[in-house]
Amino acid sequence: MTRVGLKQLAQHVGLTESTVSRALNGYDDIAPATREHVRIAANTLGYRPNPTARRLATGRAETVAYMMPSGQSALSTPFVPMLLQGLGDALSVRRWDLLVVQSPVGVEGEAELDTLRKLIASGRVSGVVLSRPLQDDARIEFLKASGFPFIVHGRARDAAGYAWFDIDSRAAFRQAVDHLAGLGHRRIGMVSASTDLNFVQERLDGYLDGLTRNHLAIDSALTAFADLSDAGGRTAAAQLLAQPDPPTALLCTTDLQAIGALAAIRALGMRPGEDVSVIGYDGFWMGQHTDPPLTTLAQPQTDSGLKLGEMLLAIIDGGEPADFQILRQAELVRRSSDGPVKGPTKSSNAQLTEETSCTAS
Amino acid sequence: MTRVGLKQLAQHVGLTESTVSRALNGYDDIAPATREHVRIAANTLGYRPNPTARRLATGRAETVAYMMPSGQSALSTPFVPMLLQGLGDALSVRRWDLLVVQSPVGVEGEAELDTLRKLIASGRVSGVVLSRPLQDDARIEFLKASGFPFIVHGRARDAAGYAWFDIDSRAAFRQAVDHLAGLGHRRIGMVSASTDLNFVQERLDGYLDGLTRNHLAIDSALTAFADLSDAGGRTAAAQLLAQPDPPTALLCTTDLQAIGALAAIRALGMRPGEDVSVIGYDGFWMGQHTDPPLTTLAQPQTDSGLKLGEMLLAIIDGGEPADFQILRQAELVRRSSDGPVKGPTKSSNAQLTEETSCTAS
DNA sequence: CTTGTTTCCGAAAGCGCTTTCGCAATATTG
DNA sequence: CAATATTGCGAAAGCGCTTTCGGAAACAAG
Repeated sequence: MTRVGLKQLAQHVGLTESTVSRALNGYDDIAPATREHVRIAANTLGYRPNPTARRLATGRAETVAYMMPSGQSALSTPFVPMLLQGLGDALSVRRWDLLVVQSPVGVEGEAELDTLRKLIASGRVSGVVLSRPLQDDARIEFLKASGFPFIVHGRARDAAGYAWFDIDSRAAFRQAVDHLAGLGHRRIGMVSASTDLNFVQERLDGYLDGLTRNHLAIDSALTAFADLSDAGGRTAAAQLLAQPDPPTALLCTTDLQAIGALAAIRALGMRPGEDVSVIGYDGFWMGQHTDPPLTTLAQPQTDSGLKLGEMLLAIIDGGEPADFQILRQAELVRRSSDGPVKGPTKSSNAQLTEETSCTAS
Repeated sequence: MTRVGLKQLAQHVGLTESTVSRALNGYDDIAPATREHVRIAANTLGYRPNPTARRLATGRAETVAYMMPSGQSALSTPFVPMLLQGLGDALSVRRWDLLVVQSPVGVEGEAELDTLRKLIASGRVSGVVLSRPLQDDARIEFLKASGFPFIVHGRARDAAGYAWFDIDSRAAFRQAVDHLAGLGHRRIGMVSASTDLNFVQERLDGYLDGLTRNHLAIDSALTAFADLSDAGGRTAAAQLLAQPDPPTALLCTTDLQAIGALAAIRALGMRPGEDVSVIGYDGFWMGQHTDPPLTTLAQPQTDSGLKLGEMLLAIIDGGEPADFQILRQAELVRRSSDGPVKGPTKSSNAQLTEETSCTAS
């Protein structure tokens, strides 16, 4: 029952530690016969090289770190467990470890960079996966410059020269605008958030793209900014709807916000999906149970964690980071929070845009 | 910019590596003056001992592993990120690492034990935190027997002799029954699940306790078993309500199930909270947005991850595991899915129980 | 001033592996 | 069959720290 180390294994097979080590690591200066012999003995004895010693000797950490999104936003990240699971699966085939790191609570920005810097300087990890990149993310710049292997779940504004896995939310929001325009909506609002996070900007851009593409006027009064939470969505939606010429449809950056928006609409005595359409983003399962069920731009269910892990490993193996960029498409899942615009449009402005929209391609 | 190791630090201050090492680790055979001197130099040079080397030399892993709940249930675990964050905070004060491990997908039971065994045999970690214990959890038995430091988020049926942090969900469900009985309900149903998971059994027991305590008949037809998901809650609730003498109130093991139950009730053309009361468990924020808002037994918002981490560290330091058992109380959060029983009870059986209930304490 | 005691630090031996190097024993060639 | 090339393994030096041990210098006691 005592732990069997290289030493015991070596004297069990009557060879030197060094020989056994090389046999196990597939060196070709070991006779195939002995190599096999050692391999079998190792299996029966249940030998496992001590990872710590191995790491020290090889200088390879055989460990990957996942940097947890910091701040309150962590609450709104039901995807973290799935991501971790996928990452773990990818790593486990090599028996690598998955480390979870986070910056000290409360502090963001510089602190994140600092923990990252210390992390890679410590040599504990051979690669890093980042989440929720900012538009201009210092961590990415730093990692790119350092040449340290990393991959991003999402991407920054500058998506060149590093590896990432992202969903094309810009295209998704364009599509959502198309959809709403097709339903006759002319005043489409956007519940946005701080555009520090790149995906917020992406979605906002998609919304704007969609407006232009459908020849709808861009009215800054139709975009509100709030937290990425249900409460944020609620206040933002309330604010948009309180205007003289309110939007008849609302695009929300996330399903969470959308859920808040539904509440705001109901609170105004209106029916979401009839009086005001709402579309969220994420495909959060919970949207099935809202009142009414939430129409959403659903992310593909592919296991992003697994993909991220595999790509990161490939990069650690020497792959060119820029060769690993995956962009997936989201899909509009219609439930019941969207619908045709209600009654004749009252705004002359909207009328006008409607006219011009006839020339749309 | 090159990494400063013990060597460079040593020759910078003009001392031996060994002396510097002891100075930094607070040995008392180093003159206080030099100790301080070294400490300062280390800080300005930004020296950090290589964790891998340190671990190998000391034999201490300075790492804690969190065992991810396996299987599909991982999806329904929005608490994982918060837990990880709390754990991370607890560990970071000592600069320890947080490892995330999981058994190979698909396989449960024996496989989990196996990964656990290998994990601690590998010496990579100095402690383990377990989630979602089964009623009879082989992992706990194994760890108890091995003497390896660990702590459980939740507890098994046998809660003796090891450390855990749990919510008293049995008491919570008793209280929920009291509440419903107080509202006049006599036929209270339970949406349960496989009682392999100990908390499922706890909650079921609490429900049964509540029934006896309120002198309500225990009718096995009032308990249905299904997955711990919204879909499971839905089918179970539908099944319970399809009976000749259906329950007027439903207790659900989790909020997820409760959300499904709400859907089932609406699908039957009834109004949850009026025709049938529903109470869930978790305090899941999403319950605010269901139709109607879900009454729930909310877990206290204390940061369980932090507590778990601190307790585990204390045990690793030599603390007696049995001294670290925390049981918190849940709280009934009334929203709108519960209400007084509707109209006169039709069932004679229920009438009878109502009579006897007058003698309640 | 000699003989103990402390005080403080250096030397050296690991921790459990990996990896380079060198050398004997074979196999190959002319 | 001598000379050269190849094959297969052992010896030894780390990886970057920690920790035990021993001893010189500084102190205290007689």
